[in-house]
Amino acid sequence: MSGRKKAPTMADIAREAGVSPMTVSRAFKAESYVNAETREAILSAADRLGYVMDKTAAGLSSKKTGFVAVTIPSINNANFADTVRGLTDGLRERGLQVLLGYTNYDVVEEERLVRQLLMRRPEAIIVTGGVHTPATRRILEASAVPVIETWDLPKDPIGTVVGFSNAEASAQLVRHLVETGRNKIAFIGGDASRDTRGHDRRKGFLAEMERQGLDPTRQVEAGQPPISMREGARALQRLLEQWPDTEAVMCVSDLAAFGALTECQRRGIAVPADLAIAGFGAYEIGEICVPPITTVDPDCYEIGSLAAQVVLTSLSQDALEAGSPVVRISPKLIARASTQG
Amino acid sequence: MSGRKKAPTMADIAREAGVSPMTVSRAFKAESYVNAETREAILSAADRLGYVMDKTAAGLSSKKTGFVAVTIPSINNANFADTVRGLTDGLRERGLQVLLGYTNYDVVEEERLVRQLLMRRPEAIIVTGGVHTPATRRILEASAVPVIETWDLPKDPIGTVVGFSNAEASAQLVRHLVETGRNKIAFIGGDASRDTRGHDRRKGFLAEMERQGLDPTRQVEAGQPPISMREGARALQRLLEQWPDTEAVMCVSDLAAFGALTECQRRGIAVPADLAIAGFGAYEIGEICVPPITTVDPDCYEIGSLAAQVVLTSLSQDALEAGSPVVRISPKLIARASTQG
DNA sequence: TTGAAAGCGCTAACAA
DNA sequence: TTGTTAGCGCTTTCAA
Repeated sequence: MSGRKKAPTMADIAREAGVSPMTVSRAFKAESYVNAETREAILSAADRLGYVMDKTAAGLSSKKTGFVAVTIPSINNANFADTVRGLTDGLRERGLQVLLGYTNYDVVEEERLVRQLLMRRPEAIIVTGGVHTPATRRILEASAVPVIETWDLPKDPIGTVVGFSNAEASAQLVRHLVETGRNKIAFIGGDASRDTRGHDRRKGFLAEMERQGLDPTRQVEAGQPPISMREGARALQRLLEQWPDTEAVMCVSDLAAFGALTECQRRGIAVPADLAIAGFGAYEIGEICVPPITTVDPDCYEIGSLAAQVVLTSLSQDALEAGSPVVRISPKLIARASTQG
Repeated sequence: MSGRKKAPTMADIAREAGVSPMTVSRAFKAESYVNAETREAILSAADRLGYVMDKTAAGLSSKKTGFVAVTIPSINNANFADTVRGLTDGLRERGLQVLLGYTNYDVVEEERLVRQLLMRRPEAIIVTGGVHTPATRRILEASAVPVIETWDLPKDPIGTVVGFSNAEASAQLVRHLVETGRNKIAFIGGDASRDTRGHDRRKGFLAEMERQGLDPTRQVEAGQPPISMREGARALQRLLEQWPDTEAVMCVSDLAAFGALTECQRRGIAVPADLAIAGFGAYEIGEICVPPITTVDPDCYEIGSLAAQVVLTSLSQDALEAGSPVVRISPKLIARASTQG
């Protein structure tokens, strides 16, 4: 069983190695000037005693905690996972560590989490989305660290933004369905609020349908976001009960779209001949299932990469508040068999 | 843009409210005795100045950092997500926050991560699996905090264990396939090493096949774990090239199993009539796809819940090193249409 | 290249 | 109920 003893400190190492604590401190910083032999002696003493530096103490003193706080809605989502990978990869080279929290798609939980994370003094904080409680907003604005909002294009950003227009991406999908000959197009998504990106996709659907002179009323609300495959399947049932002549359905995510597809399989509805299906997010499942599902790829990894760059920039040049505070991504449509052929 | 000013401290609040810093400190602890009016004045002063307590300083002084470190292999996995939910829910009520890191199924990355997390002085650390680099092991053993290994039953645990036998779960699946009349059974999983839980499942397959007097050589290695749906599909191709008369295939996870299922759909192989398919993990996809896939449910949330309880116990009774250091879960077989009917 | 002194922001322990 | 003192483990700053 792991012990309950107290951890050795720099002072212990210093004593063991016969130097001052300050020299120990230097020995652990790669760039600082320490006699090679002295350093070796110190590191070996540290190893002998099982020393692990206390970064909270280091941070208190140096004002550099060496970590960046990141909040994502869910820890079970390939899209956000890719963004976090992009962040981790981008920050690692500068020695910054990512500390992760998840909000469960809940702005109140987000407020709790942001408060907690800020208390640990991250060097920057990256949040998903541009909708927060008023308190979260205030806290973030008052905080002394760079704030980056991702996955969205908030009208009134707190700090920097790395995102895309979910509404425009939806509109792209509508146009694709119209171009492939469908007019009676439906939308399946979660209830309003909560998942604001999903909400924006719905709004984008509505706006583009009207622009195309089509009827935008075929909409199903499938429950609390994030809606799952199961909810996608159930939503398709409801959709076909109410509007049996629907020609195409676009779903708030590939997961819901796949659920809808399975429902078609169970009912013997041919996709895309009887019904076209489109999703969102370029999840693996949409590529592998039969038939593969048309989707939109927002380039999630790139969002993380760019956010990491923004962090590094803000951290280096203190004064020059970098050029544009909005880094805009362009999601790409991926047309597959579920809507054509 | 968020500011670059320095954050107010307790001393600032104390001055503003006309009390001592110590009183401010007490005002923020719910249980401590502070005059109601004084507390109100302090909290309002704090609010006015946008004060956010520095928990790193608090932890340095009190030796209680208020967080628990958790490492998982992937942030895109429903199973681990459920475990983390169980942990978060169980620890929240005691005011402990979960700080998450992911290892990418890589023990070297795990070592890096564990080192980093330990430098921030968590009150406990929870890792996935029982296989680590020697250095990771040493560091964890030397650390002054409770260590919990999950999702596995390591032979030589570092601290406490909350897990199950992946091999035995596999064996269960083999028996199910034999009982439903299959003899020519194959296994699809990742290459050895890396994902040790997957490796154990493979070993369990092999052992039980031999126990049943069946030929265990039908095994496909599908690449670096975690293997995806796509790799599951490709593995099925290879399997059928080499052993076209295979009657059943069990996959290291439901995701791989679903990939295999899609390959059957593309080739016109009837499941389960021509080929039975089983997975692992009770992912949503196995329940919703057509036909639904037989699987094993390890009760991931429960693993997290129990681990949280272990943490709380270790943290309260310092001396009494709780009863058994191994909490053993029993995964349940879920038989579905992909192997029967 | 090394060391000494001071202090980061907070809380434990004691005193009033 | 409130305040004072000391110090958590490290780094900054200055001096040697």
